[in-house]
Amino acid sequence: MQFMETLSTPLVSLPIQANPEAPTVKSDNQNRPVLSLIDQKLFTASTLSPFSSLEYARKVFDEIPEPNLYMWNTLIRAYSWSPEPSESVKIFLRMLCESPYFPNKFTFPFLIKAATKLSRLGVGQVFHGLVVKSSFGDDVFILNSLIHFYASCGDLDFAYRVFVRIGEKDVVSWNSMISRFVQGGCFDKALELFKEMEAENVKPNAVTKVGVLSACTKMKDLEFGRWVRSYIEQKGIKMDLTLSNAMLDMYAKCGSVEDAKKLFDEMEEKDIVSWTTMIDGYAKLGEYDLGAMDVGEWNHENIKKQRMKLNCHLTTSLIDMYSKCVEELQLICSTEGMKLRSSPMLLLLPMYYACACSHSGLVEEGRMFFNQMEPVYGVVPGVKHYACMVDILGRAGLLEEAVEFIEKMPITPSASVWGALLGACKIHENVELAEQACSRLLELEPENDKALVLLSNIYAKTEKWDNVSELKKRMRVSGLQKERGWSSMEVNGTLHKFLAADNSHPLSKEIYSKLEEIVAKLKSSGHVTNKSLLLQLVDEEDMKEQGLNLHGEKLAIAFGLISTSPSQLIRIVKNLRVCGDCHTVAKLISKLYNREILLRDRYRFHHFSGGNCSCMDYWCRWEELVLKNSTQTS
DNA sequence: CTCCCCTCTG
Repeated sequence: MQFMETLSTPLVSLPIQANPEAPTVKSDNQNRPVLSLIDQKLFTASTLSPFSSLEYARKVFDEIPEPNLYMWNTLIRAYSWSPEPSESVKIFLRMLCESPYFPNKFTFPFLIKAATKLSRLGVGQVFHGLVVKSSFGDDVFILNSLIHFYASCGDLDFAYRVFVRIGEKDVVSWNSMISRFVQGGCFDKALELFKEMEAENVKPNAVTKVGVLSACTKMKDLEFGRWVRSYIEQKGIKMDLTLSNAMLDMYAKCGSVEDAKKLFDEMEEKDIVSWTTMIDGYAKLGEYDLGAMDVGEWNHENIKKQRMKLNCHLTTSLIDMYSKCVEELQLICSTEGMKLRSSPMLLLLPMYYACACSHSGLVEEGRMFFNQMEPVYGVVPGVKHYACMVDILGRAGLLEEAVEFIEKMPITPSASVWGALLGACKIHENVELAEQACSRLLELEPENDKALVLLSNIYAKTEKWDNVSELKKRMRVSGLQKERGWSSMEVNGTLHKFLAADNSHPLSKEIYSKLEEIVAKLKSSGHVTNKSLLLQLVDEEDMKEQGLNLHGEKLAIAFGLISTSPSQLIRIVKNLRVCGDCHTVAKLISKLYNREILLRDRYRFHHFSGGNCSCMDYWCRWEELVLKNSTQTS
């Protein structure tokens, strides 16, 4: 690094302030302009705010004729956090040359932080030398930073040497050393240090306990971990979120998921880490099922029940978790295929992989993996794997191959296999095959109302209205009814639920006029090209006729627009899968109204922003894929 | 007026 050369030579001859109590100004200058406290605070805020760029703060700084030491420090700190910590060092050099100031006790922690991020031993050593020369060698803040720095550079010995020489170690000194030992794999030393700390009568805090627990986790020492818990309770140390999470991790990794679960249930506050830790704990036990996303512990009803006492942060975490799981899964599946053998989830992963393939249209990969399951991974495909394969083929429009595949199955096709075929028929509007699949499915599961609903949807999609009404009659007679779709939206802790074409909401009038405004706006911006979309939004007669067309999510979004401030996220939960129209409308609204919309439907998470959705429109993509496949084969 | 330490995941 170039600045190192610049740094090492002139520093030796720099006049170093010998006494920290001495004035921090090199020379007297009575005419220095005075910066108000407010100016300085504003400047600090501008360097820290995530909304303003550091470049801007830098420009402001360069306009200031004679920045004071506080301002220099602020800028050095800002760069130490930035992606370019070397700028901190450059600013520091500029300060030495241009300003009348010596570095003070605040300057060094920032500089050392920058050196830590740079992972340059030499740079930090120069600062260390400067610290000693300028008589800050006793400052516990600076020395703690140095522990962190040396450990980060991989020199635990030197970090420990710094630690030992600190005259009055504070709790941060001990914590730094303990957690650094843990991170460096010296678990025994970490625990030893903890005992030493006890002996020196330094009161451990929550951070200490996190470090100690981490050591227990890594050593798989459940005994000691349990002891730590009782110690915490005895000494009345506050169990904050991080500490609880560390404890969860300890229990889970040391093989006591029961204890983890118990603690998890007791925790008042949970975050994404808590959830991740628990899920991971279960995963390691092999109790993990990606089906479990919608049932059991984390099903929608449960979330709703818990929301009242656990606030909406939990919901956000869950949404993140869902999306994270899907993304991670796809990542693992697409890049780490061969490593699956070493995975403890061996028996389940092929299944996940197949599902991921079916949702992202990776036909070839799905086919290949399915064929490899037994010879390579030693897993005999079960009926669920066959259903997945049918799903993959069907989604891609390879209906004939899917049928052939089912006929050749060595085991009896289950309802899920026929269901997958039926689903594919809906996508590709194959009425004849759909009827066959439906009847086979009903043979196995006569009460399966979803099959009939699906079939009636296929009839509707292909405009076979006679068949639709016939089927509806049949369903009415047999008492089968489609699960009614609803969407809910939470505003200030109150849940607002919308059914299709719902006008029961107190603000119903406003909601509908907002919808009209949306339509007008979409129209005038030239975004509405799809006639059916427009129809669904405005034609009230038709709406009543079809009953279900004006979906609750459109109402929920309109309500969201009028009841939240522009900076707020619009958060919607839908019990069924969001339809293509609502999906498109949500995308357009996110762009035209410049709003972020989070929509969790039955199957996945959608984050609409700037006209796009995080799901990458995978149900629009199959159309492209089909098109591509058909042009390739023809 | 500012500064040091912490869990999960990969």
